[in-house]
Amino acid sequence: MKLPLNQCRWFSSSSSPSTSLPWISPLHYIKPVTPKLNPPPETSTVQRRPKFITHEAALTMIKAERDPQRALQIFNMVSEQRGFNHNHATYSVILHKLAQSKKFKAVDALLRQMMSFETCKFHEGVFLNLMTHFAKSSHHERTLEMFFLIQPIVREKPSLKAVSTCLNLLLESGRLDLARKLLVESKRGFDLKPNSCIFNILVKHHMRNGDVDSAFEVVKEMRKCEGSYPNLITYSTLMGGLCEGGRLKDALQLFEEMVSKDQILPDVLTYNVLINGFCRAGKVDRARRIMDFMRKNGCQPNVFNYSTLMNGFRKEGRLDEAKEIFAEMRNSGLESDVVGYTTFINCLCRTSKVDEAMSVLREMKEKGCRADAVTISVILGALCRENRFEEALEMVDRLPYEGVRLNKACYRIVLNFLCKEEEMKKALYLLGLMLGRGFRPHFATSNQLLISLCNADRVEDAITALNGLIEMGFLPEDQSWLQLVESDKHSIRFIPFCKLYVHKVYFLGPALLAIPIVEACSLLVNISEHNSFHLLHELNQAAGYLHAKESICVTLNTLGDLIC
DNA sequence: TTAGGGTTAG
Repeated sequence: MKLPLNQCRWFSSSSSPSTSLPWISPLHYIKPVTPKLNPPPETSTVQRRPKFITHEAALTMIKAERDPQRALQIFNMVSEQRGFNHNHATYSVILHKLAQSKKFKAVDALLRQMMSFETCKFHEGVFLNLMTHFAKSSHHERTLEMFFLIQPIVREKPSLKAVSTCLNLLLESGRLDLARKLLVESKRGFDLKPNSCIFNILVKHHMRNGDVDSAFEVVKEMRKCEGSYPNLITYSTLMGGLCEGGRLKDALQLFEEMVSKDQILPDVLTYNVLINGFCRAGKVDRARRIMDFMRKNGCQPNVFNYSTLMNGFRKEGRLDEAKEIFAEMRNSGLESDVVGYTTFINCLCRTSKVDEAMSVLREMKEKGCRADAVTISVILGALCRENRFEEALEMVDRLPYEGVRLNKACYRIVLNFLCKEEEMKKALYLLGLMLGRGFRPHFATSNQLLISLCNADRVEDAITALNGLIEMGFLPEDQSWLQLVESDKHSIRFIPFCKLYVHKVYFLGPALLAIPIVEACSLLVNISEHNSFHLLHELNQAAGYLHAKESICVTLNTLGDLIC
């Protein structure tokens, strides 16, 4: 039952009849508040008692806070409450938030706190999470360090899951040195024996490096090691590696060995490795037969299998068959996912059936399957290949408002085409759009755009574009910069950009000669003594041509002053 | 957040 507001415990109405006395909570009689420490506000009769924030409430607040600094403030604030101690959950959520924002110093401070002061029970999950964050930020030593922190903070030895997670992250980053250290220490320090998962990570590593022999050596070791044995994942990984190296026959032989020798039954993933292997080798008919085989053996193909095969036909230019596969997938009662649709859309786009592709895109939307940046990239590329730039621009403009997340590739595909076709007006429009949304064009495209604008006598537009690009951290390459300055030789419009080039004094020459000497000198203040002499040389070289001897004399004097 | 699969562009 809801209490009327004026009777509510934590609420005191200003229209209360006893305005001279503050409202006192019954709790105050049990636990009086010292007036000196917490004086009631003189102007109000309200005395609010701060609500105790529970762990659950703290978790919600920290999770909801987008700013990591403020999240940490919340974390610290709640810990000041009498009787409150942070637990695994609250530490876990704040560490995740801080690591996600790369606030690693704050992470370190909290880890020290966990190690030195906290008595609650922590679980190793928080360290697995931190490992991932450090790996993402290329702090690989710290990934390994998180593994070694498990024992002192969790007060238990790390699990095999911790070894696997760490090993996988280190090997994916190419840090074999650290991976070795991890394996050695796991055995020596914690007496951990590798399981199938750990061996499989090693098999994958060797196969990715194309070292098939080492991968099979690992499998041999695996059979010798108690508690570990090759499983379906081992075989799939091996078959994938063999297929990638073009050894399809060996992959099939291994498949048979897996079934007969180890009596392991393949699943949809295993079959997909083979289907993809044959498709990549251009043997799409055999890939199709593998799919028939799997059906006959009681393994129904899934969307991955159909997409793989469809793409196989697409790559061979057999687009009607690719479409048949898509239809077959639907007839089997499967709903396509975004990759399946994208593969199909790509088939249509590659046969200049962009309108049909657009209608499939609409169908996706109707079915609640959201197109992603890859889907849109495919369609944008197709539209641009047909010079349908306005439609492409309209899509790029509209889709983010419809919840489709475009990436830099979507913008770059269109911008590259526009620059190539010298559609400068549209290119400028797109540049504005992408810069406004925080996407930077490709370095080469940016340079090309600026040069094309100058060539088209659109110097003002080039300056606008340059301003926008520079704000995003772009600096034109030397050749483009020279061309920009040259295109505006008798004007001073590029001078404001000269300060970006003080480290490349050669490029200041033409621009400086085109501006009043006072401005030139003010720029020179930023130039080192060594570079000043180079500049003087450049100016002397250019002087005859530009009749700027007088300017040079003044420059010399100025430089003389600067050098002294 | 312990190991294996499919889509674009460059």
